[in-house]
Amino acid sequence: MRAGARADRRVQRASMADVARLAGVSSQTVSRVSNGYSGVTEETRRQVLAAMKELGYRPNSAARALKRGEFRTIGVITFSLATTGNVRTLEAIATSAAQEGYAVTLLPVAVPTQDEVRGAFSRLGELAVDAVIVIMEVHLLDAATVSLPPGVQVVVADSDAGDRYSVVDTDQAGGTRAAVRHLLDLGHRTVWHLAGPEESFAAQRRADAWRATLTDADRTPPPLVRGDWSAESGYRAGLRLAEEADCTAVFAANDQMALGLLRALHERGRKVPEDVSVIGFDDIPEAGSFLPPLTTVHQDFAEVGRRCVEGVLRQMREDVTEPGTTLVPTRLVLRGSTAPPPARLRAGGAG
Amino acid sequence: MRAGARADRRVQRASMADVARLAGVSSQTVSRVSNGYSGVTEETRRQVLAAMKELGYRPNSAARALKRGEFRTIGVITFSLATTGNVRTLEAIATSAAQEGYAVTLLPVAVPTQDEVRGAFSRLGELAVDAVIVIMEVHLLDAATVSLPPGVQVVVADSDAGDRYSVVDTDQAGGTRAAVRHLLDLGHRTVWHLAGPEESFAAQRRADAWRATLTDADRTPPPLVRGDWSAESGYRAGLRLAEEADCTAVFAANDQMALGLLRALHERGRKVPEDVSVIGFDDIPEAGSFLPPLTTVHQDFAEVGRRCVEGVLRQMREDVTEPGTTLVPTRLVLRGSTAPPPARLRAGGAG
DNA sequence: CCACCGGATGTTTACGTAAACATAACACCC
DNA sequence: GGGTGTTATGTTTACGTAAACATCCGGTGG
Repeated sequence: MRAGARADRRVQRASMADVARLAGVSSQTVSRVSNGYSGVTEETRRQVLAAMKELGYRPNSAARALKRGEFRTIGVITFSLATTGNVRTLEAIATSAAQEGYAVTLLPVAVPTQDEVRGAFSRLGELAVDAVIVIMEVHLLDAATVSLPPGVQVVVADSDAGDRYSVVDTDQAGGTRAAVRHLLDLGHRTVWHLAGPEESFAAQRRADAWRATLTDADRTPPPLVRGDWSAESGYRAGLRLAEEADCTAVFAANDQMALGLLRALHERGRKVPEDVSVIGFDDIPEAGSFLPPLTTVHQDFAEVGRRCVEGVLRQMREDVTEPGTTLVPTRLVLRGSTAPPPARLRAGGAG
Repeated sequence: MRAGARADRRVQRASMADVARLAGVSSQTVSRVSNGYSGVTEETRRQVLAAMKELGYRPNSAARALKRGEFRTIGVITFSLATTGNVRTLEAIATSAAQEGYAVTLLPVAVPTQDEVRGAFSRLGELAVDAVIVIMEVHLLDAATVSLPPGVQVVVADSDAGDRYSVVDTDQAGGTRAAVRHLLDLGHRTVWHLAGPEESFAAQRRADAWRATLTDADRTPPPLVRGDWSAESGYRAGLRLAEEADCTAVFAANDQMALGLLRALHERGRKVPEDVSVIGFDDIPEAGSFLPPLTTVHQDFAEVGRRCVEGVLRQMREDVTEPGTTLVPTRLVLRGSTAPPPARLRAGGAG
């Protein structure tokens, strides 16, 4: 019975041999037509195509992969699709890959522990992929790569380790600098920072750049406030920041936290942007509809995804790893959440 | 040269034969160990495992798929990952599939036209998938399925057509009813509806349920206002609704539009929830951080994804299509955006 | 006129795995 | 003690494709 069911399921697909028989040619000729080789008479080609159509022939990708030694598939390892950035990057990867004739296989990692990541990588070993793109902090990856089947190329998005891997990333430092400078140019004495979680490389990078930009401008960085990317954590941080009388400008490490921040400031009666300026990072589609509309750093996730695919395919073709980091530029989007500080707290004023 | 590079890339992987040779057994015994069959001495098994480890052996999934006639992969067709719902569903699908030992291949459809969808399906034919889950309006799918290779099972999320396909969907009607009733129970005379785009089945369903709930309660449904799911469209709609003096309650078809709506009402000086109550749909993670925190209908996307996988795997095993719709219940999440209407506009009051 | 060329097509083989079948070794029972 | 299972292992074969090699054929040039 069970065997019967399985057999039923296999009744399906016509093979090259079937097509060949119907078209009255050899299966090799069918193969040639199927792969668009030259050296087939137009007449023969037509007959073969007709036979294919009649039988509903589809090449068997398993056999093809076995023969060719490649799957035309890219594996994407990512920890959760909860963050906008990962999702948008993934989407771009899938689109770019499709254009190149590659499929994308998703490898979710439940919890971002080394064990889990290692597990994902080892499953990968027996998975039908030719290359891997990792959207993840690289430190989780370190112990894992050893188990990567040799010959499988890797590109990492959203991480550091450009010394060992090919990395594609948003220009975190550039975006941060633009954001902080914008606030300083408006006359704020300094800028507070609502950072992402410690274990995030992107968060780290943004925090570093924030500090550096202030130092370069001879300003004293206020104590760093930490969130976990969520709006809720932004809200909690905002409640604290609202108590800081001299806090007139906050750079939030992402838009979600900025949203929570806006809510907290509103509840505490601190007007944005009159009393406090807020700037975010990401430019999620909703950012323009916040109260007030959020000034933020736009990330070009599509470009990140595109370059990941491009890089990994190039590495495959040339059979080399290309350590190094590719930076994708950002763009500051000015909306309604930033303004000069109240006159008495302006830079160069009293104090 | 090119051939050389390809050969290099193939140097890699050890095959069963290699392992067998090293372990001093037949390759069939290696196969048995690899697939966890009984009938292998503990002693032999150890030797084989040792040989596998030494050679870094990984089963070749192409050969395995060719032999077994299945890929252990599920294809997911979706139009854009721009909406929270699709993404969350996809994530749940990937997770559930992984638990069942299945991988997930992503098939992005650039633009939701029939041609594009048909293209995706025909690519699917030669793709390494055993079954397909479609997250998409089904009317786009209609002309497409014909080209599905026979034997490939389909489950559709977020659509109708339960008569032809196995469909898993959120209980749109139930969620809507709960939302509208909640507002009526608070004393609102009627509830306005900010609907999603016409071509969306979910939007249609929510609009129908909204109308039906009002009618059942002997209320007159106000004219329907349409958006396109985006916060921006919610804002534009909000500007119009703010002019309607007797509009005290709005049910928005998703949280993003509710966000734009909140902004518009705020700008026009209509206080939420004192003057106008707003309720959303989805319960995106940020909803609790809106101004004010948004009362909304929580969708259990994880459950939708889980049931999609479960359903498609069952269909595969039993080799049957199971038309019908599975509804996943919703939950009303009460936050700060709903309240009784101003006294003069209360139901049962003057008017 | 025949050897040779090159284009169109056919035949053989191998990719790595696992089912089906074959064999070998050993225990058990009457 | 020879038939009869039972268990562990080996051998053969086929999955569908495509590279490599073989063949066939009409045309061309010496």
